Amino acid sequence: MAPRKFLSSNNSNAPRVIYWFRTDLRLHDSPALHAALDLKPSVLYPIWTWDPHYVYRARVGQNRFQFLIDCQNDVSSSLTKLNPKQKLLVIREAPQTLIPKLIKEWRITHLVFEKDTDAYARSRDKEVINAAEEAGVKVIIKSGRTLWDSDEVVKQNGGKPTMSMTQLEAAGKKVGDIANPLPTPKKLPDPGDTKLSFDQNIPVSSPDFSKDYREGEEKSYKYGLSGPNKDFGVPTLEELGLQKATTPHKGGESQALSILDTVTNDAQYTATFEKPKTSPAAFDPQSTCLTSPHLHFGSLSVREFWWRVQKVLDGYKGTPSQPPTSLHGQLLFRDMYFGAQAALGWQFGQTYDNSHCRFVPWHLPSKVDLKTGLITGEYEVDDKQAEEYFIRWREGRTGFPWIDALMRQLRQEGWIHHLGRHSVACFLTRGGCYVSWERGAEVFEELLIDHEAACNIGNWQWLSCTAFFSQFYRCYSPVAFGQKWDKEGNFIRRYVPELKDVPAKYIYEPWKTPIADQKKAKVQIKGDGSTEKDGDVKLYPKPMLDFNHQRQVCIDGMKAAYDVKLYGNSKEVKDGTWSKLFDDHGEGLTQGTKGGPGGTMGEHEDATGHEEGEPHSTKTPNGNSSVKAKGSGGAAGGGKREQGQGTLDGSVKRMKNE
DNA sequence: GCCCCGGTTGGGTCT
DNA sequence: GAGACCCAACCGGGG
Repeated sequence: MAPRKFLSSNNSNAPRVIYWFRTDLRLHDSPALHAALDLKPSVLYPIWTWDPHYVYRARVGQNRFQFLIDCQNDVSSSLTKLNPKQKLLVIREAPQTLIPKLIKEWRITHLVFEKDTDAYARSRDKEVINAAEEAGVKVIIKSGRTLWDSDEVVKQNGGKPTMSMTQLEAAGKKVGDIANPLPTPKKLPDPGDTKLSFDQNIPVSSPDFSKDYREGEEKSYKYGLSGPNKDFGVPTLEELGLQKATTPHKGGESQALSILDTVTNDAQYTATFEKPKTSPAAFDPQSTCLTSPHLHFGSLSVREFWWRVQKVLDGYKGTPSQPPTSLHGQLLFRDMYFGAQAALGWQFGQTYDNSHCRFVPWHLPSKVDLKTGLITGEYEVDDKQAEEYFIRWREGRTGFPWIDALMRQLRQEGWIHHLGRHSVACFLTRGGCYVSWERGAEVFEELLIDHEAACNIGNWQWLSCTAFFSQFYRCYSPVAFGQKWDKEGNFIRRYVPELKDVPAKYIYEPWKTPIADQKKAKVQIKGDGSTEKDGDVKLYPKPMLDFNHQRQVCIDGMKAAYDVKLYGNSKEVKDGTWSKLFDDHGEGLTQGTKGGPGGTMGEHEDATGHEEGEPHSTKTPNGNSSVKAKGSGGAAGGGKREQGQGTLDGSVKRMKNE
């Protein structure tokens, strides 16, 4: 970070400042924005760099893009309200190349932005900072995304990732008090001349991991730096070639602050909130306040949230709930995951080479680029059955209505309740399909409007019992857990409409519905869900697996994996000899040597030239192939996503032909 | 090193 | 319907 030398205000060369908006799309409580205004700039350029990484490589479905666009429009109109000459300047180019050119063109003296500890953001920002400093520009970076600066938290945790609430709370205490929110600025300086005389760097659009969500031509970089209207306007989904968003949830700081008002005006709700007691089956309205996407985009400050809740607690006469289940507890968990990610970097988002992620020989393991040590976005199909489980899980046609309703709500609305996420994540990994948590994390990354890399990765590790949590014998039932919350199955009737007239007695287990009742409900329980109708009769699939049997298979597998005590960075995981440590040599669950990182190396060597000397070179003898997940770029927010080869469709076709 | 306890959110059975 | 207890047994943290 650059030394923070402030120029004196009587300097005739008053600061010319770029304020770079990122995951801080708000004007309230923004330490970085205050730092920019404290410079008393003569001109202030509020910019957003339309980063091709976000457009093509990160997996962002149309719902999250829409939420981002909402946030950008809202912040832009707030800027205009403070100064009619101001607005958000959205510039279509990667920041690494764009910002150095802007510095020159606009004679910039200071670059100011909020710290981002995500793995990609760190590498991107390093390049930008270096280029800016080389150009003689002061770079000012302020922490503002979390309760405490995540790097400070890590430092106070002995340089280690925060892997428990105890560690986070102890480290946070040492860092100091949670900062009080800063007020929204009352005025803004003018922007300078926005003329751009340089050429636009057109990014490489391939691989395009959002391509499955596009219906029209992707035109993000087609109209030059300032967009189709030459006005630096916020892009539209049409410009991105994306399908229309289906989420009912709206982005923007105004929306976020209004939700916060509603929540904190209800002192009883705010003070006695206990997450495990909120229902995952509630909809319209849901049982929680849906601030998570606003925290992700920064349209809501987490410290504003903290202190507004504290104010309610201060005035509350009854017995308030406590962390970790209280509202404060939820915010603390977020900081815990940020503290884990800040310490571990790219490796946090994958099993391979992750010192804090337990090795389990899951099905469909990620492929690894041995040069970088990072996962590539492709995965190994070690088992055809597991691949089918995964596809049916992702598409919401497992034959378990509770799971399918949640997965369909996720796809439509971009949000499901935390406990719903627990249900589907447990089912995919340790409590059903025995598929790698990295596959599930990638699907969530695509579909969630509140996708926060640190929290998503952390929660998937939690649920799969590979980090943070280890009681794998506590397993969610795809039938009983939903029933506990919603006896009548109204949630299922809403999101799996083909079952809407099935009697409550069978709604969680429709395969038990007598034929006469199926006829009355105008649905037939048949097939695998790939066909919606048989003539005029709606179809809903039979369950794709015997849950009670699979639960035992998974628990036995987890026990074996815990017994061998391997982590992602263990020698045996990295050199592929891990399978020797399992009684069945990994033959049982993993179908032999094809599973796990060791199994991926053989395939990978072909691509990277590491032909010889690598142990455990393994081909796929029965013709299974490596595939890239649909719309996936890998890495659960972690990997570099540079390699993209086969397609899922290809693999499905191959499977059908066999 | 050992023991004990607690761990945001399990399920099933019994009283 | 709520609460106690068991199931089989994980980890980390504190004494």
